[in-house]
Order: sequence, then C-alpha cells, then structure tokens
Amino acid sequence: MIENKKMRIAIFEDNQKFRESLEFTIVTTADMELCGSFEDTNRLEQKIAALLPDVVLMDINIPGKNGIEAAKEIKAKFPAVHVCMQTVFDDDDKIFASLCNGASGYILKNTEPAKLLQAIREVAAGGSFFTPSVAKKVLNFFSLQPMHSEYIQLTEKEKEVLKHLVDGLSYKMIADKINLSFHTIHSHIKNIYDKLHVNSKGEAVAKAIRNKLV
Amino acid sequence: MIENKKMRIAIFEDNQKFRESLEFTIVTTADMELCGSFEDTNRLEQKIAALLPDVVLMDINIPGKNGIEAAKEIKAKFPAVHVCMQTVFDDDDKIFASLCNGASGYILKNTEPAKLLQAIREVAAGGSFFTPSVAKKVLNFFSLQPMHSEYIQLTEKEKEVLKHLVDGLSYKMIADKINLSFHTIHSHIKNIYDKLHVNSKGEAVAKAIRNKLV
DNA sequence: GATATTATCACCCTAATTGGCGATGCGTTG
DNA sequence: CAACGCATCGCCAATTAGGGTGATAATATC
Repeated sequence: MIENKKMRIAIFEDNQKFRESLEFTIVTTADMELCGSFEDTNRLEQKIAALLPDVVLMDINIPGKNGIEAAKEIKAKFPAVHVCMQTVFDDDDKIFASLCNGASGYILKNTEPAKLLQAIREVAAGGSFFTPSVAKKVLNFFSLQPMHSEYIQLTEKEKEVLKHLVDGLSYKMIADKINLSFHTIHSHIKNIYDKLHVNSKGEAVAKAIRNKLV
Repeated sequence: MIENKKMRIAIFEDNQKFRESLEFTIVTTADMELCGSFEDTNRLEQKIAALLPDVVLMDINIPGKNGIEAAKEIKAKFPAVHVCMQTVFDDDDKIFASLCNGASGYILKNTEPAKLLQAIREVAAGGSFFTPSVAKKVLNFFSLQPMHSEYIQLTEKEKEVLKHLVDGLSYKMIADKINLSFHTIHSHIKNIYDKLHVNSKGEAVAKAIRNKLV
C-alpha cells in the first residue's frame, strides 16, 4: 500500500441490503475506494483481473462458486490480492477451510463498521484479522492438539543437529556438515534425547516433526 | 465479567522498566485494577490462588518456570483465569507452544497501550486477541498444505511395521508387538527402505510422517 | 492348468551406526 | 563463583543397515 493512494476494495455479497451497507461504509471512508461490488462470483477471474483490488470482501455463502473456493482461486491467481471472508455463521469447518485457502481475515457480519475498517486496513497491509470469536476457535483448535502441550527448549546448535537428523544424516555426516567432531554431534544428540524424553532416532525424528521443532 | 466491577489484572514481567510501564497503563485505566505484579513465577500457584485475577499478563522469558509452562499451569489449575502472553520475540515455536498451552492472547511488547487494553478486555471477556503479526503466523500455519505426490505402495504389513517404527520401537519390540521374528521385521524394514528410497530410520520416519503414510 | 509374480515369513553374516555411560575444557552470563 | 551452552574425547554394548538365501501361499497372467 502506498500511503497517498486509496485502498481499492471489492465486495462480493449476495444479500442486497448488506451489500449496500458495506458499500456505504467503504465509500464514506476517506482512505478507501470501492472498485467493484457484485452479488455472485461468476467470471471471478476476469473481474479481479480488471479491478485489481487491494482487498476483497468475500461472503462465504454466495451464489456461483462459493466464497471459500473463490478465495482459493483469487489467492492462486492473484497472490497480491488480500481476501477477507465474512459470514453470519461462525462454523468451524468453514473458518478453517477459508484460512487454509489463503484468506487473510475472517469477520462476522455483525462486526461494527469501525472494526470492519480496521480489519480491512490490517489485511491490506499484509496482516491478518480475526474477530474475537474466530480467534477463539483458532485457539481451541490448537488446544486440541495434545502433543503440542509441552514446550521444548533446544539450543541453536541442538536445533541444527536435530534438523540434520530429521533429514536422515548419520552422526558422521552431520559432523562433516557443520564442521564438528563426531563426538560433539554424539553428545548434542544425547542432550536432544534428554530434552525430548526419547531414546532413539526414530522417536526423536517423529517428535521433532510433530512438534514442529524443525 | 460483571459490568460494575473492575477487571483484576496480574502482571508477571521481569524487566523492571517494562513492568512499571504496564503497571502505569493498568492503574490509569478506569475499568481495571492491578491486583499483583511480579518479576518471576516463583510460587505461581499460591499467587494466583490468592489474587484470583481476571487476566494475567505473562512474559514469555521470565525467571522461574518460563511463561509458557506458567500459562499451562494456570490454565490447568484456574481455568477461569485468562492468560495473555507477551514477548519481544515473535518466535513461531513460542507462539504455538503458548497457544497450545491455553493462552488466550499473544501480544508483542511494542504494542501500543490502547491496543494492549483492547486485548485485555477481549481476553477478560473470554475472547482472544492476537497482534496482527501473530495472526499472520497462525494463518501461515494453516496454509502449510501438504503437497506431496510420490506413489508409494506399501503392503499392509509394511505400513504396520512403519507405524511402529515411527512410534520409536526397535526391531525387537516391533517383532514382539506383532508376533513375528526379529528377522522378519528386519526384512520388512529393508523392503520399506527400498520403497521409500531411504537408508536410515530417521529418513524413513521423516518421510512417513511428511507423506502421511502413518 | 501351468507359470510367473507378489506378499509374507524366516535365517545368516558383517560392518557400520547408534545409545548410554563417563570425562574435560572454555567462554559467557548471572 | 556457579551454571550453562558448547565442543571435545573414550569405551562398550546394542541396534541397525545391507548383502545374501530360501520357503510358503495366494494371486495374477499366459
């Protein structure tokens, strides 16, 4: 975003009332410009290509291809265009599907205009925005991942050694790779095993990948 | 939160300057009350039990048990207490570890007071708050879609053996587990290595997990 | 029906790697 | 100074990897 240019916003929303409400919010905002407003996702690619918006507000339940697919397509073909999903539902599946398909934000339709504008600005700047209830769901999702529950403090060297271990290198090869002696690698690995509470390469590799230590 | 009562905030932060800055922000806010401020997490449980804060601001790198472990302990013993992590670093590992351990928010220390207060209010109300950069990381996490396609056809037995290998069992232990001889496990594993084009347990485990063969 | 092919199982041998035990020194940080 | 991360080294037993051989039973394929 260049400071002195207005953000270009495109709206995809089938409910006429709500669409007009969004349009009003955008056009009455100094640093934003409404570059397009549609009630379906037909000829999506051409629309986006012609308008090149900074931010797309995409309804999830929209005629034509649904908003989640649309978000995916937009991100695939126009990575620079940021997509902010919006819906009345805060359905878990849809939230996660949207996030996975590249949406940068997820807001509920009852969000007040001030917050909506804040969300748009965050998203336009390459950031992300969730309404609190969505953020909560994301957190709950993480809380359901039991294996992430222990925090493991590895030193830089240990992380490096572990990375090579995961890549399948032997002690000797790792020693060569990072110019340390076989013995040093050996003791690093012993320390890693202690910290991970494992006692074999297989377990260490599994834990490293699953806990995203690498 | 009952409307007419002040939110009780407890601070755990070792840096004195920053702690005082936080204290100032809290005490000068009408709807908040500073109920405790500490420079380490010693006797954490007693402190929380005595104060029963609505929201705990927890530094990640704090003496005593680190902030991530502390968050976990607080959520385990006092589920009603909301924890908001803060740190100067936006280190992926720590963010995810914190989220998984029950923290409701994650803010960077350069966050302006207004946003900090907003975060506290969200969290106190049972919501969640991320600074935009953290939200971005969460999204990136979801966008890490597996994109592997290498046709690996393992037989049922091989899959079973591989699964145990990933779980960290030795050849001998696997043999016991599925009532086969050590030698048989050995040859299965040799075949698995052939099919996966690997030549060590570490690589096999890594490939198994990454390609979702287990 | 005869002939591959494949999955499964079992064994032997050797060399290399790994895991667990120990120890030392050096520099930084608290 | 104590504690810690880091690097180094030795020893020994267990495990693993790679090279074979070969049997059985089920399933294709000819």
